[in-house]
Amino acid sequence: MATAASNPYSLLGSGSLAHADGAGMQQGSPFRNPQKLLQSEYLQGVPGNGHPLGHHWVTSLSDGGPWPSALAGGPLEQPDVKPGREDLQLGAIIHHRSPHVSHHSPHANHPSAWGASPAHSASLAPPAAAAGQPLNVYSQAGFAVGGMLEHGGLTPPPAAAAAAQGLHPGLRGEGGGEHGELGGHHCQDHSDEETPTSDELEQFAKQFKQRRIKLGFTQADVGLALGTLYGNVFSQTTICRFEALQLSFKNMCKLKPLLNKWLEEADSSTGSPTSIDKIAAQGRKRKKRTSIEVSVKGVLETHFLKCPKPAAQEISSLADSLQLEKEVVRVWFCNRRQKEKRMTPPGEQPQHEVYSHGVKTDTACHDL
DNA sequence: ATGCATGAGCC
DNA sequence: GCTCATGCATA
Repeated sequence: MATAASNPYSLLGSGSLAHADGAGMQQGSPFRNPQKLLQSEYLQGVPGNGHPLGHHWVTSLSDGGPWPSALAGGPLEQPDVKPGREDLQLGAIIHHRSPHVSHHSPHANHPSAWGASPAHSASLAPPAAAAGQPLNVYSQAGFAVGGMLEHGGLTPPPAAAAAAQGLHPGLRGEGGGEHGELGGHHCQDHSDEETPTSDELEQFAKQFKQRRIKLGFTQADVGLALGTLYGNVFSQTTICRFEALQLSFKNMCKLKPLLNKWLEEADSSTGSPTSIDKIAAQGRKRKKRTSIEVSVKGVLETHFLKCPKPAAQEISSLADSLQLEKEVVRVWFCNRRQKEKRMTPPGEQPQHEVYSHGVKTDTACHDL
């Protein structure tokens, strides 16, 4: 925390443009072969001889896409099969769909079976989330919420009314039935407990997003409202990821009740103008975001495929050859792994054709 | 919407 | 140092 750049970056993100939602509906992800595309894209970006040099800022090339979905290798054997929280959180919940799956394994392999189980077998649902941690003990020490207004933070913007009416149904298609079989006659009395199934979460997330938009709230608004309602502030990012199911199962389970309550509040308080409250930003000094070139990313990606968990030494040498800080490289790998774990590629694996078995590329990285 | 970053908890 | 939850900053 010593390397803080003296950048007086103040709060700018509180603007929360109301149209952000409409613009954000472009998550249509084309079916792309991870491996193939990855290779070609990156290899093109990389200087032929493989030099990490080359300072062309082409960040807009393929920044947001090529997932290496390492699942292609089948059940990756996790080198660190520790009985920690990892397997606890998701392991037990997943695949209750395949009868062949050996779900009796104490530690499941990977939480990849995220949205791959449209089946409705809630009988399995273990108290994974319950065992994790209480839901309300999240106290962000840095957040000085101006004083949680007890009247709730629900204040629909003036545009809400208009937006609510002029909403075009189903930009992506699947969101069409908003008030249909979703929450109509569903026994949702257990909205505060009981580990939901991934399917339920998926439905809820979808429903939530639609209602939110209809009510004219942005993701950021919701995040703030949660803070005023329950003391847990969340960012636009988190709300976004929730809606996109880009969180871990456990995390989704934790957020669902909160968002559900917000939905109820927002729903009932339509027309009840309350004071809007903005939370002052925090003076948090952050390291300036490092922009990694595509070519460099390609190298990292390649290494990641070979070894998702490089040793410290390897990270060092890698960082050295790439002319990056070691910390940056380390974090990159961490984030990469994390991304691997939350599999929710938009429109993905409805019925997994399944990858070929067992060729785990390797579990042990070659030492230098 | 997402990439890089921070920090808490764990080993 | 890793995982995991989370978010600032940015494409």
